[in-house]
Amino acid sequence: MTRTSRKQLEIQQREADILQIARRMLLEDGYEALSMDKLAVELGTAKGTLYNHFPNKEEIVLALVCQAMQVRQQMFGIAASVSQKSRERMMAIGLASEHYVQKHSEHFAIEQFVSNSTIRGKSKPRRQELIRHFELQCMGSVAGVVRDAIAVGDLKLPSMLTAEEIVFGFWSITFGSHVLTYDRPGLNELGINDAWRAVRCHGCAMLNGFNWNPVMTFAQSEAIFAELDERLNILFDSQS
Amino acid sequence: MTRTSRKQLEIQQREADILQIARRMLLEDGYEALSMDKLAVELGTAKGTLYNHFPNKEEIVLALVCQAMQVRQQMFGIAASVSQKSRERMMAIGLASEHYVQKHSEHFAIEQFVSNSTIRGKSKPRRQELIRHFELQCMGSVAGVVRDAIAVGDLKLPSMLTAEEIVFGFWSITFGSHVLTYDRPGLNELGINDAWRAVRCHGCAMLNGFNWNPVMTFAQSEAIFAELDERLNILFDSQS
DNA sequence: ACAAAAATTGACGCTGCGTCATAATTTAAA
DNA sequence: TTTAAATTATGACGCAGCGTCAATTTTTGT
Repeated sequence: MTRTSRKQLEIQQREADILQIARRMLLEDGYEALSMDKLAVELGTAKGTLYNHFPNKEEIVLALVCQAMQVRQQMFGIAASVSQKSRERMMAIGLASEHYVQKHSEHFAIEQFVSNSTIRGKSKPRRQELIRHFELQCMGSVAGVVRDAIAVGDLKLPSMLTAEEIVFGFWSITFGSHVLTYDRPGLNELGINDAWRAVRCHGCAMLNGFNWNPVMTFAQSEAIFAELDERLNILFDSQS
Repeated sequence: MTRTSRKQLEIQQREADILQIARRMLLEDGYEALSMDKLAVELGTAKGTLYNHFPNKEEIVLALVCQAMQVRQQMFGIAASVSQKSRERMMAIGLASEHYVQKHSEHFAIEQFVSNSTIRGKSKPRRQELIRHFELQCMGSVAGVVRDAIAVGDLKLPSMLTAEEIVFGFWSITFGSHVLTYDRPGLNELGINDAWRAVRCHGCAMLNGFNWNPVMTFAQSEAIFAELDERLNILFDSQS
């Protein structure tokens, strides 16, 4: 019994090691630099052993993406419950996303690898579902806030849109801005001094444009963001 | 003289052929499927000849990206001049972007390959500058509209933001939504029935949130979008 | 203790990128 | 037209990476 579990643990531990090393390689030198041969050498085993854990290179990357999305999803969940007021909850989720990109950029960067590439198709359905699951949960967190806002009367759903389509808009602007900010070199030299604050302002403008109560100025919005940020930092720190 | 130019033309023609074939390969089967060997076979020359035209694989992709961005930039330029009213010009650029993704998806898809990848670094500075140039021109088209709007009094620039940061917000939402729409499978099954219209609504909400005159309802906005779309289609068609 | 099952190994086949010495072709001058 | 120099074309080669598999070692269960 003790021997079984020892071997089991050894294998589990190695899986974690593999992911750790793979993540470092990816972040240091990009997707091309992730080599199964080198990974095996660094792990201290033969290459064949790697393939007992993952059927191919893509699955390793996908596993890392799963880890990343899980972190994100947890942060979204926390953010969605940081306040009672629907608009503040929405803002908090935006902040969580910002926080995720800035303080967990190792995860965010890895999410990016998969969004474009041919990686998706080569993985087992199992992992695809998992990723979809986390995506759905993130979507769900935000959609919940929207529905609550409608129920409470803070937001009147435009006849043209579903609640999910409202979410999609905010998803787009945060996703878009974070991708642009993260891997576009030299936005600063284009007159974009503080992309993060700019996006918060745009989010505020959009919320105002939907008449999401309480409507507020950018200055008021920034003050609330500051408060929320403090509260979130405490929650996030206590989490990890 | 005739013989020189004949050889010259033959070489130019081949460069176009290379790009044509490479584009098809990329679109059909993704980045991994772009093989220099196969490309040479299909071109009907030896592999070495390819390397007389492009120093490496990445340069080919970058060349395709340049073509793509040039198309986009031209469409933006046309859109920015389709109306006198600043808000309509802004909407037109959004439409142009939508049009670009939908009707020139072969170019849009190729832009995506380069945004993440390790491709960027491996190319000659010359090509990097060219890409930056087109990016600047697109940015410039939109920033021009914003500045005009401010000058005319349609928009009051918030004290917190620069004109370029305003552009950045709209860039983010269009870029983000188009990437999400294009390569996220099954948005429809998430309750997002018409992502395109949703984004137009969000854009409208954002413009309203900035008090960009004339403020309008989503329904009014859609009507104007329809008009603009007609006008743009004529212009775009006559262009190509 | 021992046989069956599971895990490990690393050489092997294959594909792909980029190079380079050699060959073919084009250009330009005599 | 002839011919030498310059340009262009060729494809075999070196190298690296992915995934496989038969042979070997280790673990498990009896």
